[in-house]
Amino acid sequence: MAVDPLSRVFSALADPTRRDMVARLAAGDATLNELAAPYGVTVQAVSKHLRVLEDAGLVSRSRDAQRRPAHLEAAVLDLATGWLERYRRAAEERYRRLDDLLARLPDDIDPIPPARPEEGASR
Amino acid sequence: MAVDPLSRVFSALADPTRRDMVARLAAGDATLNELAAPYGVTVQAVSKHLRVLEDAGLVSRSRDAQRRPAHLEAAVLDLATGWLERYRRAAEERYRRLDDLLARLPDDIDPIPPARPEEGASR
DNA sequence: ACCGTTGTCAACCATCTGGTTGATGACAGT
DNA sequence: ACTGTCATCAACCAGATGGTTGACAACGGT
Repeated sequence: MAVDPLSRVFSALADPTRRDMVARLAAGDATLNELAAPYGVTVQAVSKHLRVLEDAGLVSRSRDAQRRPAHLEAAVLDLATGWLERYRRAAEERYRRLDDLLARLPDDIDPIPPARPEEGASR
Repeated sequence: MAVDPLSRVFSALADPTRRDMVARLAAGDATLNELAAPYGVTVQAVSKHLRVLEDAGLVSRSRDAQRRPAHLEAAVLDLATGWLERYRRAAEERYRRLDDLLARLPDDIDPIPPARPEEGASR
């Protein structure tokens, strides 16, 4: 184990059941049994899902007698959003600056080898 | 098989190697061998990663003789960002509206039972 | 016509994952 | 002191995942 935080977050959100749980927690805290109700699986399975979300830092759990209400920690969502935004913006920027199009110059304009100018081997 | 698009995207991004590839593709298209260079794995393994990204719609590949340059499709990143933003905002909104804090009213102000008003026992 | 480069396909392997059943712990009520 | 509810732990299982090796197809250059 000891996986990086970002992987844990993305991995946690890669499951539709887990995403659905997050969606419901966004509307308010909920206990395990409340969360488990809608899905056709055992409460144990949902407990595992909850554990995954917890390990990813997406939910925290408090104590109320034998109940352990789950609470969405929205801050971690920003971690993922931050990553996504960064590269979305980079790609967009690259597109805007037309590097892309320059690399695909129609060859009938100029006989200059349009393929890699000097992309040696490293980088 | 036949997994929903959002799961595929998050799942694809759950691997650090794959995220790194996305990061590099954000800077410009690259071939399989170029992508494989930095990692201590075989080219076949990277090919599989690329396939996963492709299936998630995150990259497209064109044809240039025997080369198949990979190109980042930033639009799909928006799919993920959109989902994240939605629930981050929902949670934030809930927090801002103080529903949260109301639910945790200090008991020394009011003896009204702060716990679930009518959550019987049924269900 | 050959060779080297680029990439894919297939089989195999170890581990992770999402689910199950069954047993058990920790409480609140009565 | 019981009983019922909420939740966790443990063992197990089938299928997905990330990696390997080995063979092979497709193409450009000489």
